[in-house]
Amino acid sequence: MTITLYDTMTAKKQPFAPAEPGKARIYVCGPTVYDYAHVGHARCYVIYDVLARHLRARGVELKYVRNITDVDDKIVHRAKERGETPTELAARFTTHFHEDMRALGNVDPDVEPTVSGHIPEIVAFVEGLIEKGHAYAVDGDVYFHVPSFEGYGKLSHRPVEALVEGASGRLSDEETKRKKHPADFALWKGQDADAWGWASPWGHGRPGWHIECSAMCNKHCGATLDLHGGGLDLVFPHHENEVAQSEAGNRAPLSRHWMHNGFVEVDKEKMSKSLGNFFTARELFTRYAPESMRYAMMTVHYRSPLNFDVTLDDAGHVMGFPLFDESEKRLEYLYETRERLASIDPSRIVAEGVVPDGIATFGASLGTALDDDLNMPQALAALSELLKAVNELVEGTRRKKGTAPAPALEAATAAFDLLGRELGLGLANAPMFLRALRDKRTKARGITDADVESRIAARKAARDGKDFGKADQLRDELVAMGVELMDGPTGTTWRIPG
RNA sequence: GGCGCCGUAGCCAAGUGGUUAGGCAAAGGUUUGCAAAACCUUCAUACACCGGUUCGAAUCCGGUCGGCGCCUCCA
Repeated sequence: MTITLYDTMTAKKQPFAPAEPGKARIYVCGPTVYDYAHVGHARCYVIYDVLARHLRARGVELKYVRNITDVDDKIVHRAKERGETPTELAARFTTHFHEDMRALGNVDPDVEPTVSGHIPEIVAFVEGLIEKGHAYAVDGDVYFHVPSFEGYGKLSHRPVEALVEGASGRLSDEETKRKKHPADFALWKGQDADAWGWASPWGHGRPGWHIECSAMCNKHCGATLDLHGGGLDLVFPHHENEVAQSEAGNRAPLSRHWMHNGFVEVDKEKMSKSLGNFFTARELFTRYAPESMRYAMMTVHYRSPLNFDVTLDDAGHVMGFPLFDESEKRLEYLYETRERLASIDPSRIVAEGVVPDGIATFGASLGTALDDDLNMPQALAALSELLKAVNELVEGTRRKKGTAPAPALEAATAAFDLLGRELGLGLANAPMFLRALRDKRTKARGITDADVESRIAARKAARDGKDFGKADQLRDELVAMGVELMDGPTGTTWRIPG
């Protein structure tokens, strides 16, 4: 097998080739913990979770490192607004971040380094850069000198001159005076003695934005990573600056592979607070199962923008999100299928028989799709084929004298295991998942189980008495309430369609 | 201004030189006391527009129009 991934540095798909075959060390830029994780974070970390799962499924011994940026100006500002210390605020949102990631079904990274836990490493890294002539101190600040690094701009594919042009208009006079070159960026920012910070050879201060990743990559993955990832918006300046710092400091390439995921957009506009089109993951979790969001993230290729529309009522209130509605529906179909598979009458199972294509080929299709630049939409297409085939199998056992071959059922079970392992989907208990979904929908419609069940009982009495007019009238009432009835051999069950 | 991405059937979305992607919605069918679910069929000889290369282009090249992103904090 060869896993091919698009590489930002070379701007083309490349075979993923770790330095040591069979082992990989990947570093993904984590969140700055000053607020709840938003849908963009959810997308990003679901994508890297699938990458991690797939690499492991392919037998790669993986070290997955994802940092937490817990030292940052935004944290300082937000903490001040809230009357908390920056440390408290960061700790709180780190906890919330973990909760959201687990809700999404993401496996924990192997190492989750924090900036606050790596101040000595950061200071040492900056000192090294100064010694090598790539950085200079000015009045308590330290800047990286961009012209001292020849390859600057190679990751984001832009010439230094263009950056100078773009940057010069924004710099304050003070900054211009301090910096030797307009593109130079801060490695260490001096602070007043009473401000949050740490002691350093240049005085009290805090690390600059990019240096923490360079220091933490070094410590946890060595000079050269196998893959570095993050959101598209990190290409410049964050990753470009990391490349400059790390490669200048280590005299070695920072990463063998660069991966960046596309944005989440709302109504075709990049999701951002300033546009007021901002959704946190957990506010959507009140409306949808977190796994529905996970599914939604897989419906689009990871490098493309993921747009979701918001439908509003006349008063401008949010009615729903078609993408998540549809994703939840597909997930419901997945769990219903699992439940049907589990409920096949054992007397209908025969020892011999063919395994239907959709089931037999699932593993290979899934693997091929993910090998090819993590093509998750194609993986979901394979899932659709699997679910259809399983339902067909179940359908067969419900016909007169219908049977299902044991090898096909075993293959289906194995396929679901693989689905869980590779995509992290379908891992919940099916009856519990479906029950939770139904509870959520009855609540949203303002009805109770008792409302439904009393009518079902009345309908049963009417049907037993062959009073089909009355029975149909009761069903019509339920339909008006949003309830669908399913008359089965063992009685009537009900659901609320999404 | 510099760099880059995208435009695929009613909607969402893969594919990217020759062979059914997939989903949602809609319609018909199998099944059912009637339904629902499930399954089957149809919508689908779709690829923004104009040129060019080629035996062959949605796919490669050039241009036009439209949408968007990065260049400043951002996943």
